[in-house]
Amino acid sequence: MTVRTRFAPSPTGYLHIGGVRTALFNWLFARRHGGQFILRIDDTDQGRNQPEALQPILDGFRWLGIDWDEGAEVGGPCGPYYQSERLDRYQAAVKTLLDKGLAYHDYATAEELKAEREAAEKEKRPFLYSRRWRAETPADRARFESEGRKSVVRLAMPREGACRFHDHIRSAMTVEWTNEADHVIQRADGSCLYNLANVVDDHDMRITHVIRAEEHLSNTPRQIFIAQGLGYELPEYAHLPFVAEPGSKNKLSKRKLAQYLKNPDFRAACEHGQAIAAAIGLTMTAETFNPVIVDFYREVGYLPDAIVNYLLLLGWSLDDKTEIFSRQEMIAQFSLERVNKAAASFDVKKLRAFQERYMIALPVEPKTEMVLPFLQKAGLIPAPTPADMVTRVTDIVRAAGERIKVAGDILDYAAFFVADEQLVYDQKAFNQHVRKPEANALLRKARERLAAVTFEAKALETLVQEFAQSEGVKLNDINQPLRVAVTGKSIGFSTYETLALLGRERCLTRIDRALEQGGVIGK
RNA sequence: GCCCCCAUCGUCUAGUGGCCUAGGACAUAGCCCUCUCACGGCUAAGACAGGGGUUCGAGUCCCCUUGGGGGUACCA
Repeated sequence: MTVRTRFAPSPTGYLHIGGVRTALFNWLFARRHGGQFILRIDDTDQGRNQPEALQPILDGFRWLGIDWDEGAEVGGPCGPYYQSERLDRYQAAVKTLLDKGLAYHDYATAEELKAEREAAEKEKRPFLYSRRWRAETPADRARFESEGRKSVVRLAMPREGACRFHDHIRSAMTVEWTNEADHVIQRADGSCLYNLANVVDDHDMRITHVIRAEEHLSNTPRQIFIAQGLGYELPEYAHLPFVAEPGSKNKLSKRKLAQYLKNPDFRAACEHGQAIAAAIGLTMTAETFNPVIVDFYREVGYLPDAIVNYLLLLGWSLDDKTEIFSRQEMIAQFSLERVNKAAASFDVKKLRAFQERYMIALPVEPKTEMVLPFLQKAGLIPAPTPADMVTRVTDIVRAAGERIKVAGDILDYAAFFVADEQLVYDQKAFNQHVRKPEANALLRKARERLAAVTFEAKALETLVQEFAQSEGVKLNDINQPLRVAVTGKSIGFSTYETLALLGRERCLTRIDRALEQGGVIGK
């Protein structure tokens, strides 16, 4: 039997990092067993969903390299793959359940139900609906309806016995339930609810392994009841632990952003991304642009492989040492048995550590490709970019080396692309390394020497070293004034490479401007 | 309230009764490297929630307590 798994996102407009982890595990399991991964769209809740909200989600999956064999946009033999188009299937299933006496029309009002629930709570016993407004016969229905009541369809859950099922992640045990409530499967208006739709869809799409978040663990008994009532063969179940929020065990939720922002690491990551977004003209609020949402990483210039690798290890491990996995390796090694049972909290810093490792391993050419759009969007280079300018960017990327952690970090080197008169100086750095009398004097002298030398890193290094020696100062004493004068900042890669990349003319112009204190002083 | 799940360093985890004076990674601190920043190297600090069993022996099995989480919707 071919393994078939699925992920069913709701079109909410953005792809959540916890959802991606669930999708990834489904995808990995299908790929591991040579099966199919299906992307079904969970748009039953009409009021909340908008069609245009689906695109960012599909784009997110494609960017991450999580591809689907059937489903949204690609179609397939088990469609339709949009739940909104499957109403007739659900209604047919409800009718079957009704005919078999496994479900019933119920005429209770919300108030009546509430009263029963509260009474049960008061007596500290489990709430079970009395079924007082259950319609047993057509005559009952007519009577209730004459009272002006509306009916929903409820599951007639057994009041005795227990539901047992096996869960791949809790492999040592079978989970067991008794006294399940009579959940509604169809509303008065004929629309159907999640539990019913889900079971029908999974069956129609021949899903063999239901791998989903743990919040669905308690839905499983009633879903099994529905499936059995409909004569379906049961799938295998695997309930994944939650991805918890930073620094806690609570389920990660995009609605609790303000709270995550209190976490210093999360906040720092968010601000770093916001700064890049602002520089490339993205107007984003923290609500829709933050490290819980996949789009954030794409816009800021993360590598999909780094994110996927991090997510793989969030709740799964191979052994006590292997951390880096190529797609091929993770597909070859993945197993549900090695999924952890406890919730794992999302740690932006660790994700970033993976990003750094992947970025370090990335050769200069693809890194340059990644970085180009950021310079273009920031208006620092034209788009399309002429070949000689691309070469220049490549040189800078090479010189910056491991300092570029995400593609957007190229904007730290904006000084290489702005006109001399537009160079902005960091105030603190300027005061310390240019304005201070001894630094200023040294910079003046160095400027004279620079006028004569070949602008090539090696030659510049020799020159500066000799100069420092003859002046009896440390290398730092001269390198920092030079760096600040030509880039505006006290941090950056090798001064010699910086000077060489900028060229004699621009360096001398910038140094002169700095000495005249004619630059634009920033904060 | 009721039902269910879970529990090893701050975080992600290894550990399937003796290889554990509990290993790795991220983060943290110190030192080294060094023109700044980053990278890298070395070192340090840091955990079996508590209590009972079972066993010659328990992080590992059982029970209880505590703690955390989820569900309890005409949401998904």
